Amino acid sequence: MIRFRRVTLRPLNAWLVAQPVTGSHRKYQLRVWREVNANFAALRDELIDYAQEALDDARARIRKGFEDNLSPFSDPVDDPAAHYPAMLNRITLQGYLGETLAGLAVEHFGAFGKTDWHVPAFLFRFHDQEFQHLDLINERFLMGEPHAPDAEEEMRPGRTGDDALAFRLDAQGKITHVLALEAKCLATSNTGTISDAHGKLAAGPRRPSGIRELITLLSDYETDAAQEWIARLLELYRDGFRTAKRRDGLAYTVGHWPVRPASRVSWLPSDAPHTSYTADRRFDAMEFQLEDLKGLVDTLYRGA
DNA sequence: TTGAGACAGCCTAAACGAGG
DNA sequence: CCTCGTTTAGGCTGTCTCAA
Repeated sequence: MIRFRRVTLRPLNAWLVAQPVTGSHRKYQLRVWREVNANFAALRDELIDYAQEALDDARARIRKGFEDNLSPFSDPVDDPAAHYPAMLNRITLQGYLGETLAGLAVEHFGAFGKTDWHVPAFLFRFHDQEFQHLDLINERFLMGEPHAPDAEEEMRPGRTGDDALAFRLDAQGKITHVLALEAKCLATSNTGTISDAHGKLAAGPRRPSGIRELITLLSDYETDAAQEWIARLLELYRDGFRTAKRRDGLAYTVGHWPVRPASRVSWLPSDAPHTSYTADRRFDAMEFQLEDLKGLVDTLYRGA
């Protein structure tokens, strides 16, 4: 565990307002939240802190090669993480937002009727392609060259692997539940993307690949909390995954909500998972409908 | 050994179809 | 006939497989 921030629930619930959803399925549940942008100001600062803390590990990773005191790059002016993530392509930032909201929802709203889910770390540091891209961006700044972050040619592929993982523990601290979260964040809803997300979750193994990445990541931290998590994740990786319960979660963030028919509340199906979901696990679908997606990305990641 | 081609992951944008 | 929603094609890079 290397992240601890929470936002206060009252402003959060006023900003993301839960919508009533009908539908009863044995293993599938949909929840929908709709943004009330007018209520964002009260949450703004907290949410920025939350989103930035999620990226702290990636920043530390970027800086790691420059820690040597003899390095001429140790001057903060040349901070290799200075443009992270603000100068990355908007689509990348949207992806980060989606993953962050997935974690935020699980930590604040709960899932499967439980509110004791833990997200020990986010996996942003494994986005190698953007790290390499960042080198190029930094070079441009050093050379005084222009950089247009949202130009099409600045787009980079997404990261492979799990978008986020959450866990529940028993009284002894042993991991009892693993929640694999797939996150999507689109300006406009896309059924193909919904289908893909369901398919990817269904294909997920009982032991998600992200567990190994989490262990690797946490190994960089010497705090007790990090070490405790390494121990329980190692146990899960070696043997615990056989008995721990695996759950699936989809966090679908969209920049608008359905207009027609008037009765329609969500883009995601409400009664049963999409047909491309072929697994038989408990599945928690979360949909976030934003009034101002672009503005949120700018606020959280570009200091606008 | 090189190279084409498919894939994976992130989405957007244009084209299409159906309903009011 | 216009608008909204769905489908399809496309762009980015790195990796991997199969073929010449």
